Amino acid sequence: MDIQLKRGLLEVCVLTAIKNEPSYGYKIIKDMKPYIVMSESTLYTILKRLELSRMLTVKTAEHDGRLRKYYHITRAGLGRIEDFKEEWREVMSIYKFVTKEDPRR
Amino acid sequence: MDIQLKRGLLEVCVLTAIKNEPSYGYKIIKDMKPYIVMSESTLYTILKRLELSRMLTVKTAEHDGRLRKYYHITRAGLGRIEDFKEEWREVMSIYKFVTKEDPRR
DNA sequence: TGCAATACTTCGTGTTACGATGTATTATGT
DNA sequence: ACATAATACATCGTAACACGAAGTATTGCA
Repeated sequence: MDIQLKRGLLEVCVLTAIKNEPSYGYKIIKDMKPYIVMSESTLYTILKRLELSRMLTVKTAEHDGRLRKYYHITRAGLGRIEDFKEEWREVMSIYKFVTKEDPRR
Repeated sequence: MDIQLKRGLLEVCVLTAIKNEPSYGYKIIKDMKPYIVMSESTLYTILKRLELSRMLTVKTAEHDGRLRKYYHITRAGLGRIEDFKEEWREVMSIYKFVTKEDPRR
Protein backbone atom coordinates (compact mmCIF):
# COMPACT_ATOMS: atom_id res chain seq x y z
CA MET A 1 0.00 0.00 0.00
CA ASP A 2 1.16 3.50 -0.83
CA ILE A 3 3.08 4.93 2.07
CA GLN A 4 1.52 8.37 1.73
CA LEU A 5 -1.95 6.93 1.87
CA LYS A 6 -0.98 5.05 5.01
CA ARG A 7 0.11 8.12 6.91
CA GLY A 8 -3.29 9.29 7.99
CA LEU A 9 -4.43 5.81 8.91
CA LEU A 10 -1.66 4.25 10.96
CA GLU A 11 -2.14 6.16 14.20
CA VAL A 12 -5.85 5.65 14.34
CA CYS A 13 -5.39 1.96 13.48
CA VAL A 14 -3.08 1.51 16.44
CA LEU A 15 -5.59 3.22 18.70
CA THR A 16 -8.30 0.95 17.33
CA ALA A 17 -6.15 -2.10 18.04
CA ILE A 18 -6.08 -1.23 21.75
CA LYS A 19 -9.56 0.23 21.92
CA ASN A 20 -11.45 -2.77 23.30
CA GLU A 21 -8.68 -4.17 25.45
CA PRO A 22 -5.09 -3.24 26.24
CA SER A 23 -2.52 -4.85 23.99
CA TYR A 24 1.23 -4.92 23.40
CA GLY A 25 3.54 -4.22 20.47
CA TYR A 26 3.92 -7.61 18.91
CA LYS A 27 0.24 -8.41 19.15
CA ILE A 28 -0.83 -5.07 17.69
CA ILE A 29 1.23 -5.74 14.56
CA LYS A 30 -0.26 -9.19 14.16
CA ASP A 31 -3.82 -8.00 14.76
CA MET A 32 -3.45 -5.23 12.20
CA LYS A 33 -1.76 -7.35 9.55
CA PRO A 34 -4.98 -8.31 7.73
CA TYR A 35 -5.79 -4.63 7.33
CA ILE A 36 -2.47 -2.79 7.22
CA VAL A 37 1.14 -3.91 7.37
CA MET A 38 3.56 -1.94 9.48
CA SER A 39 7.13 -2.55 10.56
CA GLU A 40 8.15 -2.77 14.18
CA SER A 41 10.16 0.42 14.03
CA THR A 42 7.11 2.24 12.76
CA LEU A 43 4.85 0.85 15.45
CA TYR A 44 7.10 1.68 18.36
CA THR A 45 7.61 5.20 17.04
CA ILE A 46 3.85 5.62 16.84
CA LEU A 47 3.28 4.15 20.29
CA LYS A 48 5.79 6.57 21.77
CA ARG A 49 4.15 9.47 19.95
CA LEU A 50 0.69 8.47 21.13
CA GLU A 51 1.98 8.21 24.68
CA LEU A 52 3.51 11.69 24.50
CA SER A 53 0.23 13.12 23.25
CA ARG A 54 -1.61 11.23 26.01
CA MET A 55 -3.71 9.14 23.67
CA LEU A 56 -2.61 6.06 25.59
CA THR A 57 -0.85 5.01 28.78
CA VAL A 58 1.73 2.29 29.24
CA LYS A 59 1.76 -0.34 31.97
CA THR A 60 4.52 -2.88 32.18
CA ALA A 61 3.25 -6.24 33.35
CA GLU A 62 4.72 -9.69 33.72
CA HIS A 63 3.55 -12.44 31.41
CA ASP A 64 5.01 -15.97 31.71
CA GLY A 65 7.91 -14.55 33.67
CA ARG A 66 8.69 -11.96 31.01
CA LEU A 67 7.91 -8.29 30.92
CA ARG A 68 5.50 -6.89 28.44
CA LYS A 69 4.42 -3.32 27.83
CA TYR A 70 0.67 -3.06 27.73
CA TYR A 71 -0.86 -0.05 26.05
CA HIS A 72 -4.15 1.31 27.38
CA ILE A 73 -6.24 3.79 25.43
CA THR A 74 -7.26 7.03 27.17
CA ARG A 75 -10.33 9.17 26.79
CA ALA A 76 -8.32 11.44 24.48
CA GLY A 77 -7.41 8.40 22.39
CA LEU A 78 -11.06 7.46 22.02
CA GLY A 79 -11.76 11.07 21.07
CA ARG A 80 -9.07 10.86 18.42
CA ILE A 81 -10.90 7.93 16.82
CA GLU A 82 -14.15 9.91 16.82
CA ASP A 83 -12.42 12.90 15.22
CA PHE A 84 -11.12 10.60 12.54
CA LYS A 85 -14.64 9.44 11.75
CA GLU A 86 -15.71 13.08 11.41
CA GLU A 87 -12.85 13.83 9.07
CA TRP A 88 -13.81 10.89 6.93
CA ARG A 89 -16.65 12.91 5.43
CA GLU A 90 -14.06 15.20 3.88
CA VAL A 91 -12.05 12.26 2.66
CA MET A 92 -15.07 10.77 0.96
CA SER A 93 -15.87 14.09 -0.69
CA ILE A 94 -12.34 14.07 -2.13
CA TYR A 95 -12.72 10.48 -3.22
CA LYS A 96 -15.89 11.39 -5.09
CA PHE A 97 -14.08 14.27 -6.76
CA VAL A 98 -11.38 11.91 -7.98
CA THR A 99 -13.70 9.19 -9.21
CA LYS A 100 -16.30 11.45 -10.78
CA GLU A 101 -16.57 10.88 -14.52
CA ASP A 102 -16.40 13.78 -16.92
CA PRO A 103 -20.07 14.66 -17.60
CA ARG A 104 -19.11 15.79 -21.10
CA ARG A 105 -18.60 12.19 -22.16
CA MET B 1 -7.99 18.62 7.53
CA ASP B 2 -5.27 16.51 9.05
CA ILE B 3 -2.08 16.91 7.08
CA GLN B 4 -1.20 13.22 7.29
CA LEU B 5 -4.56 12.24 5.89
CA LYS B 6 -4.01 14.66 3.02
CA ARG B 7 -0.74 13.16 1.93
CA GLY B 8 -2.14 10.26 0.00
CA LEU B 9 -4.79 12.40 -1.65
CA LEU B 10 -3.07 15.53 -2.87
CA GLU B 11 -1.19 14.10 -5.85
CA VAL B 12 -4.17 12.27 -7.24
CA CYS B 13 -6.34 15.35 -6.70
CA VAL B 14 -3.97 17.45 -8.78
CA LEU B 15 -4.04 14.83 -11.53
CA THR B 16 -7.82 14.82 -11.38
CA ALA B 17 -7.88 18.60 -11.70
CA ILE B 18 -6.10 18.38 -15.06
CA LYS B 19 -7.70 15.13 -16.16
CA ASN B 20 -10.43 16.50 -18.41
CA GLU B 21 -8.58 19.52 -19.71
CA PRO B 22 -5.16 21.08 -19.19
CA SER B 23 -4.99 23.63 -16.41
CA TYR B 24 -2.50 25.89 -14.65
CA GLY B 25 -1.36 26.42 -11.08
CA TYR B 26 -3.61 29.15 -9.89
CA LYS B 27 -6.70 27.57 -11.38
CA ILE B 28 -5.94 24.14 -9.98
CA ILE B 29 -5.84 25.55 -6.46
CA LYS B 30 -9.16 27.32 -6.97
CA ASP B 31 -10.83 24.30 -8.54
CA MET B 32 -9.72 22.05 -5.70
CA LYS B 33 -10.63 24.43 -2.90
CA PRO B 34 -14.15 23.04 -2.35
CA TYR B 35 -12.64 19.61 -1.81
CA ILE B 36 -9.15 20.14 -0.43
CA VAL B 37 -7.16 23.23 0.46
CA MET B 38 -3.52 23.38 -0.51
CA SER B 39 -0.93 26.14 -0.43
CA GLU B 40 0.86 27.34 -3.52
CA SER B 41 4.20 26.04 -2.35
CA THR B 42 2.66 22.61 -1.94
CA LEU B 43 1.05 22.64 -5.36
CA TYR B 44 4.13 23.69 -7.28
CA THR B 45 6.22 21.09 -5.49
CA ILE B 46 3.69 18.44 -6.46
CA LEU B 47 3.50 19.64 -10.06
CA LYS B 48 7.26 19.43 -10.37
CA ARG B 49 7.23 15.96 -8.85
CA LEU B 50 4.49 14.78 -11.20
CA GLU B 51 6.42 16.17 -14.14
CA LEU B 52 9.58 14.33 -13.09
CA SER B 53 7.65 11.08 -12.81
CA ARG B 54 6.08 11.80 -16.22
CA MET B 55 2.53 11.87 -14.92
CA LEU B 56 2.08 15.18 -16.72
CA THR B 57 3.75 17.44 -19.26
CA VAL B 58 4.13 21.22 -19.16
CA LYS B 59 3.47 23.60 -22.01
CA THR B 60 4.01 27.29 -21.59
CA ALA B 61 1.44 29.30 -23.49
CA GLU B 62 0.52 32.95 -23.75
CA HIS B 63 -2.75 34.12 -22.30
CA ASP B 64 -3.73 37.80 -22.51
CA GLY B 65 -0.14 38.71 -23.17
CA ARG B 66 1.13 36.82 -20.14
CA LEU B 67 2.76 33.46 -19.91
CA ARG B 68 1.04 30.60 -18.23
CA LYS B 69 2.23 27.07 -17.60
CA TYR B 70 -0.37 24.60 -18.69
CA TYR B 71 -0.21 21.10 -17.27
CA HIS B 72 -1.34 18.20 -19.43
CA ILE B 73 -1.99 14.77 -18.00
CA THR B 74 -0.22 11.80 -19.57
CA ARG B 75 -1.26 8.20 -19.98
CA ALA B 76 0.83 7.39 -16.90
CA GLY B 77 -1.04 10.08 -15.00
CA LEU B 78 -4.37 8.57 -15.93
CA GLY B 79 -3.01 5.20 -14.86
CA ARG B 80 -2.04 6.69 -11.52
CA ILE B 81 -5.65 7.70 -10.93
CA GLU B 82 -6.82 4.18 -11.76
CA ASP B 83 -4.26 2.69 -9.37
CA PHE B 84 -5.58 4.99 -6.68
CA LYS B 85 -9.08 3.68 -7.20
CA GLU B 86 -7.77 0.14 -6.84
CA GLU B 87 -5.99 1.02 -3.60
CA TRP B 88 -9.16 2.49 -2.24
CA ARG B 89 -10.46 -1.00 -1.50
CA GLU B 90 -7.68 -1.40 1.04
CA VAL B 91 -8.39 2.00 2.49
CA MET B 92 -12.05 1.15 2.95
CA SER B 93 -11.14 -2.12 4.61
CA ILE B 94 -9.06 -0.14 7.10
CA TYR B 95 -11.86 2.34 7.61
CA LYS B 96 -14.20 -0.51 8.45
CA PHE B 97 -11.69 -1.89 10.92
CA VAL B 98 -11.54 1.48 12.66
CA THR B 99 -15.28 2.07 12.76
CA LYS B 100 -16.30 -1.46 13.66
CA GLU B 101 -18.04 -1.59 17.02
CA ASP B 102 -16.95 -4.05 19.64
CA PRO B 103 -19.30 -7.04 19.21
CA ARG B 104 -19.07 -7.76 22.92
CA ARG B 105 -21.22 -4.76 23.68
C1' DT C 1 -2.40 55.59 -5.40
C1' DG C 2 -2.77 51.61 -3.15
C1' DC C 3 -4.69 47.16 -2.51
C1' DA C 4 -6.40 42.76 -4.02
C1' DA C 5 -6.11 39.25 -7.32
C1' DT C 6 -3.48 36.65 -10.62
C1' DA C 7 0.69 33.69 -11.42
C1' DC C 8 4.81 31.43 -10.38
C1' DT C 9 9.23 30.33 -7.54
C1' DT C 10 12.53 29.17 -3.84
C1' DC C 11 14.10 28.02 0.82
C1' DG C 12 14.10 26.08 5.30
C1' DT C 13 11.78 23.22 8.58
C1' DG C 14 9.26 19.77 11.13
C1' DT C 15 6.84 15.42 10.83
C1' DT C 16 6.99 10.86 9.83
C1' DA C 17 7.42 5.71 7.96
C1' DC C 18 10.89 2.68 7.19
C1' DG C 19 15.04 -0.34 6.78
C1' DA C 20 18.90 -1.78 9.28
C1' DT C 21 20.63 -3.27 13.28
C1' DG C 22 20.85 -4.84 17.96
C1' DT C 23 19.47 -7.33 22.37
C1' DA C 24 17.27 -11.13 24.73
C1' DT C 25 14.26 -15.05 25.58
C1' DT C 26 11.41 -19.08 24.30
C1' DA C 27 9.68 -22.66 21.16
C1' DT C 28 10.20 -25.85 17.42
C1' DG C 29 12.21 -28.90 14.31
C1' DT C 30 15.64 -32.11 12.70
C1' DA D 1 22.35 -31.05 20.35
C1' DC D 2 22.04 -27.35 17.61
C1' DA D 3 19.94 -24.19 14.65
C1' DT D 4 16.27 -21.53 13.30
C1' DA D 5 12.02 -19.17 13.92
C1' DA D 6 9.05 -16.68 16.79
C1' DT D 7 8.33 -13.47 20.49
C1' DA D 8 9.31 -8.71 22.29
C1' DC D 9 11.27 -4.31 22.41
C1' DA D 10 14.54 -0.40 21.11
C1' DT D 11 17.45 3.01 18.45
C1' DC D 12 19.46 5.40 14.53
C1' DG D 13 19.78 7.55 10.12
C1' DT D 14 17.38 8.71 6.01
C1' DA D 15 14.34 10.24 2.50
C1' DA D 16 9.81 11.98 1.30
C1' DC D 17 6.82 15.53 1.77
C1' DA D 18 3.45 19.60 3.07
C1' DC D 19 3.82 23.99 4.55
C1' DG D 20 4.79 28.89 5.87
C1' DA D 21 7.49 32.70 4.63
C1' DA D 22 9.27 35.48 1.42
C1' DG D 23 10.01 37.14 -3.12
C1' DT D 24 9.00 38.68 -8.17
C1' DA D 25 5.86 40.57 -11.52
C1' DT D 26 1.58 41.93 -13.74
C1' DT D 27 -3.34 43.37 -13.97
C1' DG D 28 -7.71 45.29 -12.36
C1' DC D 29 -10.35 48.09 -9.45
C1' DA D 30 -11.95 51.48 -5.99
